[in-house]
Amino acid sequence: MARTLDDLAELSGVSRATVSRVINGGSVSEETRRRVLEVIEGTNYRPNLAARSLASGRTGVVGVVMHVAPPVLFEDSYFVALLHGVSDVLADRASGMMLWLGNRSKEETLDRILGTGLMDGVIVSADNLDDPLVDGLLASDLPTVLIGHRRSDLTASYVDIDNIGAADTVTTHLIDLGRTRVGHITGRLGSVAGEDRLTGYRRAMQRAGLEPELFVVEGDFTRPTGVAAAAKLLELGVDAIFCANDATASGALERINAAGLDVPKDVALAGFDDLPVASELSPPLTTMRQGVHAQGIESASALLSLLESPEGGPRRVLLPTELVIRQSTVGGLSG
Amino acid sequence: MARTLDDLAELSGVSRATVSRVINGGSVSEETRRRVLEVIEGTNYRPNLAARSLASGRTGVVGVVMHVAPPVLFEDSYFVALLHGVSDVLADRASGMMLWLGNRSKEETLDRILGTGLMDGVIVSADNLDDPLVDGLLASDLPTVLIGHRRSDLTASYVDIDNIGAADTVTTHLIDLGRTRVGHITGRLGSVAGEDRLTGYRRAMQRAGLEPELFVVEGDFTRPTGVAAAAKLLELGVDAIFCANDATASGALERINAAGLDVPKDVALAGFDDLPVASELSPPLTTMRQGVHAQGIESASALLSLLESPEGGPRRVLLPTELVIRQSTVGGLSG
DNA sequence: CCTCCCTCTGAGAGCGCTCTCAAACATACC
DNA sequence: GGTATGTTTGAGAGCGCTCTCAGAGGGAGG
Repeated sequence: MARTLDDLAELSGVSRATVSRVINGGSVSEETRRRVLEVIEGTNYRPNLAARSLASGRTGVVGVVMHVAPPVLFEDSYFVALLHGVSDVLADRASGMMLWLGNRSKEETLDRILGTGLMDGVIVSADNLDDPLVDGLLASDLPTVLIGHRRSDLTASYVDIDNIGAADTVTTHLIDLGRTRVGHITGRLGSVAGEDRLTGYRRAMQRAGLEPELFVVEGDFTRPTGVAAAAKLLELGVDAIFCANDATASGALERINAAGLDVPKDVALAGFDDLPVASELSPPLTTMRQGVHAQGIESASALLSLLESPEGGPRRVLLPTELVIRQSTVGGLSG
Repeated sequence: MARTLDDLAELSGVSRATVSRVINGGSVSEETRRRVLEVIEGTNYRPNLAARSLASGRTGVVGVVMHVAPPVLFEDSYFVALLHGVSDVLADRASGMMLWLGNRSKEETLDRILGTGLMDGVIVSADNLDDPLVDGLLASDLPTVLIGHRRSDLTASYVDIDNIGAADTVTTHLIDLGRTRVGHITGRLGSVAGEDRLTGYRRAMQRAGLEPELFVVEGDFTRPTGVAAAAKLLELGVDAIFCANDATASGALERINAAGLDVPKDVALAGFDDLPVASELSPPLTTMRQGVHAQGIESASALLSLLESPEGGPRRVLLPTELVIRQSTVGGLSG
């Protein structure tokens, strides 16, 4: 069985360089190519990635960095959806995907990632305003695509949504329903999405002439904080709650039910993400759909395109969002 | 800045071989070691994994294979929990983790995995009775640890639980409550866990003198089949349901509630896994706790130990399970 | 017929590391 | 003092691949 290029070369009576050309698409005469391909066909030759990497500097392996705390990873299928989108693209076009989770400090993770030297580029879920990992990757010479971005990431490649505008839309939807005591359970403050959605909420409240700070309770994107924050908001007597994501909203719903209140009659409830959980709640949750799977796909495509033609400059993609209205805000709807 | 071993060698006035010994723990005099370490300290040298791999055949990279359909990956935080356990161990002891999901056919995935040649070993979630991917990996010379195993995997290393016994215990718990019309929503048939839990259910029913086939409805571990299967079981007039996992149970609960029935008064409900969702349901779900995170940890440890000393023979770990009784079967409990 | 150019191919130099081998030196024993 | 034994080190041969360079061969143009 042929194990190396030299084996193949010998079997097909050409030089190693020619076999390499056949495999990597160099200029080879039609006849030679056919003969070599025939030999390759009959054997289960697989190029050695390490050797290829050492010689060419490329491996076809892409890194995916999701440096989040375990509970967040669990509560929120957001990351699974993202991962899935990314891997859909990579499965077709790259040789592999290395995953980096939040098991170690960001500094250590950064060190490992850069130290491995086995990845052609990385995709990073960049959720933090202040993030040494993202800063380190952007400062390195490793091609990087961010999912989400800070306003300071001017020269970076990224895939993102308009969090401020989307949060404004959700809040406005609640206000348009006639609610005047609209609460907001924030995402993790310090995260871009959390802060921006809060900004969007405030903008909508102010535009409507409502007090924007009265009904804001801090959360962190997890379900438990949804429960706790909802309790506080109910004490304040809100008639609507906009949660920074669906996981939080599911916690809030539980608390509202426990208080014997009706959604949406007593309290209208809206989330953000439109993950599967949103339509599974009862009543089904009004939420802002962001195509998480699409974000995964786009970010992977952006990275591959960046790797193919670095001279193209940074890739920047802003994906659309869509308000999905369900019974948690508009009770009369079916479905 | 030192980039290669030769750079370090020159800076510290020894040979490349000696620097390599210092880094990889060969025998070096105390003085030389100190001098070399000092030089390394002052530089941000990182060994090139590709080169190391080419020369030694080892990379420190481990593969994690979870070849499941996207909906399953979403519905079930099982895989996230598993992944988390695995990565906890690998983060400390290996350089990286390559993730292989179910984007392509098992045959193609197998080919990629073996072809990459960049992994020292793999951990595979082996849920299928008939699985060419698992068969292929076991037949290859790539060190492999299974999570879950078939009875035919005699010489393989694996981490697993006693599905039959655990399912028997859950079913017996329901019977002991005085229920006689105990239904079972199976997991995916064709999966080891699905089949084994069905076997355990049957065993318990038979032992209690109950008809074991009357109330069995096929599911596939996803929430939607839980809803549908529960509908059928309710028509058959069951007074208890054992679901093959928690995701299915959450679907069943929804359907039971929709029918205006009370859990546990009218129908006692039990699941399997004890994922976060189990305690979040109302009423909280009685379920069989299998330490998924622990399975991840154990499988990663087993693989690393296998890599360190292959002569030790296959590693086999059977983890304990624990029946967690909550209000979905015993209404009077608190919590 | 000679030159120029284009296409196809092979030789060979690395990529950065590990690991074997043997040399150099130090220590212990008879 | 001579031999045996042990410890520390350096030289150098690869690992399997890519890629540059130059040579061989053939066709076109003068």
